Amino acid sequence: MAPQSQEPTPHERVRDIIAGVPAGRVATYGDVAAIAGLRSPRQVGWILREDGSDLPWHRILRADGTAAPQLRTEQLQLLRTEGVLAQGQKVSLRRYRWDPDG
DNA sequence: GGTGTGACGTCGA
DNA sequence: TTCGACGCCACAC
Repeated sequence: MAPQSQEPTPHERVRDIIAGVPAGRVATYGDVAAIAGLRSPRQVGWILREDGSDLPWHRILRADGTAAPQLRTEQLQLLRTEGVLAQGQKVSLRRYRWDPDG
């Protein structure tokens, strides 16, 4: 048996994880998916698209530091206000990547 | 019920 | 380094 009522759904975990990313830091879809227990990072994108309006979605980037074309402009603009500067259309994950362990 | 789509990741050339 | 193709899972129609 699996008493799901004792555990948050992956959907809620994703929201909680993203909400826990501090300003000035960024995370990747793959990281969020792994922490949330999801098997596919696409689910993170899907959740954000449907229910991410009240989350710091701009702190979530692809594995290479880029964002989706239709969001890239606003994404980088919001990050810039938090002190995250991008080189062209790519953010230096090595510099801004959020480490949940530290 | 099956099909198409998507805010992704990884591998090979 | 860049590009294309495939895999992956949940949701809308």
